[in-house]
Amino acid sequence: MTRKRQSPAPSLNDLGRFSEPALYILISLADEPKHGYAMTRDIEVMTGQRLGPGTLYGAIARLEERKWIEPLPAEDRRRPYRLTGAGQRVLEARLEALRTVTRIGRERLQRA
Amino acid sequence: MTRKRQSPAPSLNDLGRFSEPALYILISLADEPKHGYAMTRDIEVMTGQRLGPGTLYGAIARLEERKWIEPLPAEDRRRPYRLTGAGQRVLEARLEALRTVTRIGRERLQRA
DNA sequence: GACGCTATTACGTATTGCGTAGTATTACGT
DNA sequence: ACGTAATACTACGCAATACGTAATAGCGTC
Repeated sequence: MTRKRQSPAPSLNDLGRFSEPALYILISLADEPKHGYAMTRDIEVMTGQRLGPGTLYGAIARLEERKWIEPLPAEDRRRPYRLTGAGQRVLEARLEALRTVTRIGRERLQRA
Repeated sequence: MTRKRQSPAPSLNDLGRFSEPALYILISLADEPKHGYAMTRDIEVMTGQRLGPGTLYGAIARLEERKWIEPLPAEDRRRPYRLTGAGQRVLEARLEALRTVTRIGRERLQRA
């Protein structure tokens, strides 16, 4: 199961446990579909850190379960994925939320 | 023990598993010291979500172990904490890294 | 004096992160 | 031709985190 909320659970607002590797993957797929290994390299140039296979494919599997990404027909041994509409909306919401909190963080650090 | 790295472990660059609750707590302490419950309310107005006690005090304990926050003398039953110098630098680095990836994410979404 | 808010501790389970090992194909140099 | 490195994943397993629930306790209030 993905997650269960007995209370409201406004679907799109229920970003659940939004992990960093998952964020990187969604950003990596934001411009065009990529397969796992291509995401790794993309994320490495973006963030400077290379995700190990356990982290990467684990996060990919969870994102697929949540229908935020979906697989495309495999090419040779590559398994490409693309963002779904829901995934795009979730990513937008997440980026916006992060923008807000990071702005507050910077403001507070400057003031202090 | 906090964490062990057999390899480099560049201390400040070793942000390790940098979780969201931890980020919120550091931001919450960025302007002035607060005790746990005050952080909860602060984070709630910032992010719209209320951290449960397990999440909150668990994350606080880990941040203290890592010396990114430190306790102040308790007032009645409140246990206030403040950011350490290391915590401040870690938060700055984190905010900067987040700014970069979120900017890339927004650019890619717009282009697509 | 029951109720709600403040504050925190204690526990246990569910999720995630992440390193290692293993498999297999392709590419490149010498 | 052979070894080596890079490409792409799968499979496991342990460590670290998230997070819900329950319990405790003071303080104000109606």
